Amino acid sequence: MTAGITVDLSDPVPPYEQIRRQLSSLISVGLLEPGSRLPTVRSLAADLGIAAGTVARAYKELEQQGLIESRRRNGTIVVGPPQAPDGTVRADAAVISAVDGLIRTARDARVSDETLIDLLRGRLASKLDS
Amino acid sequence: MTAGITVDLSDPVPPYEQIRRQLSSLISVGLLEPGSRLPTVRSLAADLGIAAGTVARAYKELEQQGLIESRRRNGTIVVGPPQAPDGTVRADAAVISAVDGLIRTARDARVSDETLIDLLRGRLASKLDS
DNA sequence: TCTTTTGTATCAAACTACTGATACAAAGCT
DNA sequence: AGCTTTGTATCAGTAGTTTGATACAAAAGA
Repeated sequence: MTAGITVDLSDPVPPYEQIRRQLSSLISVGLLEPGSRLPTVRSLAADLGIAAGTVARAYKELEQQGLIESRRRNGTIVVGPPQAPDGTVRADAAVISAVDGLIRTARDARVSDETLIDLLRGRLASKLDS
Repeated sequence: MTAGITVDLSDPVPPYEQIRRQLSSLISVGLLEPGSRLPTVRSLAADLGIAAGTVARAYKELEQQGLIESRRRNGTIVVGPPQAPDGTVRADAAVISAVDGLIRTARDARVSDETLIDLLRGRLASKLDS
């Protein structure tokens, strides 16, 4: 499954950006812990059925973002989430279970996945303040 | 403000898709009620500083999606949320409150908005089955 | 009927992105 | 040292998107 990364070629969002986003969220949320090794650009590209350069671009941007780090022969490892300055432990188990609960609720209500994402985006935009 | 629509040219997501998403979420969430008139393609394009054809494409896709409808001279109006087939009244109250709860949880955990969307997208993709 | 407004369609040019291939650079392993 | 793995870089070809312009179609209003 290569960490559950997926790419939708019919999505207007370019593949390298889809990969970058998914890895970014996995790291930020703690599902990929610091020290974890990411799949090699070639193997991930092969699994996804895309070109290696596309995966390489996603990795490059993630490295510039400070989320991952490239040792040459050692592959690419997770450095850590951008936040989590001290002992906050990035305790996002609650967030993950809330997301899963939302997915269940949405599917019970026959709300499509895309609509659900749009809905979340809309609610976020209307709550700029805390 | 033209309904608060914004476009970020530095975003890898193409502008027509940014517009489509924002309008889709505004409609799905009820902030644009059925019957509302959208700005004309020319005026919205002018306000955003982009070409009319780009806005037209967003409108076209929204119409194919069933969210809006084009009267020729009357402009473009909101038809309604995609679901709500019969009397279900688009009963997404549960979904909306679940979304709001998720947002609260995420912000308590200091998870950024973009990360939250990425996380939801990742969890949806990894749950193709029910 | 004529004019105006609005959505739709088309076109070529420019730009970006993805691909597939190839080559190179770094670093661990034998 | 030599080999292998891995990330990085480059290239030409293809495809998708935006732009700016233009033209057309439909429909309301004078």
